Amino acid sequence: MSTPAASSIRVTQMLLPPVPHDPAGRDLLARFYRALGDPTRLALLAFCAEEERTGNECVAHAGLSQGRVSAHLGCLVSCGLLELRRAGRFAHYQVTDPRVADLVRLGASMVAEHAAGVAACARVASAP
Amino acid sequence: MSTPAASSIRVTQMLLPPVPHDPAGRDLLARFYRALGDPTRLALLAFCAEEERTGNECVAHAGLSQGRVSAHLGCLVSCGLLELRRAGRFAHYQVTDPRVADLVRLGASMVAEHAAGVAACARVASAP
DNA sequence: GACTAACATTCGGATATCCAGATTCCTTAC
DNA sequence: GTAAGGAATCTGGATATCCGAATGTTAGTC
Repeated sequence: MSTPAASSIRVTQMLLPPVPHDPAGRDLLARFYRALGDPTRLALLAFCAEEERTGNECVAHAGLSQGRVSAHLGCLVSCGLLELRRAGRFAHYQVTDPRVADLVRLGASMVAEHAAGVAACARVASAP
Repeated sequence: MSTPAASSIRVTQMLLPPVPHDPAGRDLLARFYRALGDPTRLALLAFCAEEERTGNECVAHAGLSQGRVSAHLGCLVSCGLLELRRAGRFAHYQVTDPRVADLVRLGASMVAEHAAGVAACARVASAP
């Protein structure tokens, strides 16, 4: 009958919500979601999920200044949402982690059912 | 060979990343992720995922002012992350949608592998 | 070595979000 | 009806994030 002790540990990890109990861990997780919380970064993720893209291609697609796009891409790479491959003076970006698509799919699925609420949700302070 | 036309439509929807193509849709999705991008709201989600909680219990658990916690809870309810049940003058909050746990699980899984990068990621502008 | 191209980083200003405290609204108890 | 408690909203200030523009850095070209 194999290893019951290890089994029960695994079940506990599956059932409890994996929100960290320590403030530092929660802050880290919140920072990760904020990396997804910008429409420009979402557009870049979708663009680089289709196929590998260079920095210039991303700048042209985003329609923002080159410096801003570079910072957005750096944020996505740093958070593990985008992979960077350097070739000479070119930087190639691509989404390879399947969890990124899962995250976006889940978010889009919930937004589809609560679009009005999300649009109306003033994060904490209303318009002055 | 059943219905090839309907089949191909469904496959297309599955393969393409569900990031909306229109700016308004991307903005909505970004707003949804920002609802997850606050450590206080993550703590409240975890708290209300264990069992149903009243507003006062949430205030005591969060350790913030009552008004702020009420706004955070309102944001979570509005975005579909938390369910609200009213009973007399009490408000009962609970997480029932399994997609919330999936979202948090995915995020925590990726943060576990890129903790240093997430911590170092200055969203766009560095510290002055 | 000098020059250009592709990225990355820094600089100031505008906007969004967060916070505590005070006020207001609604429901229940007396 | 009046008072009290739970919850939602408003006010004003601090911080974080976003932006374009300018400047730095590195790799290829001549």
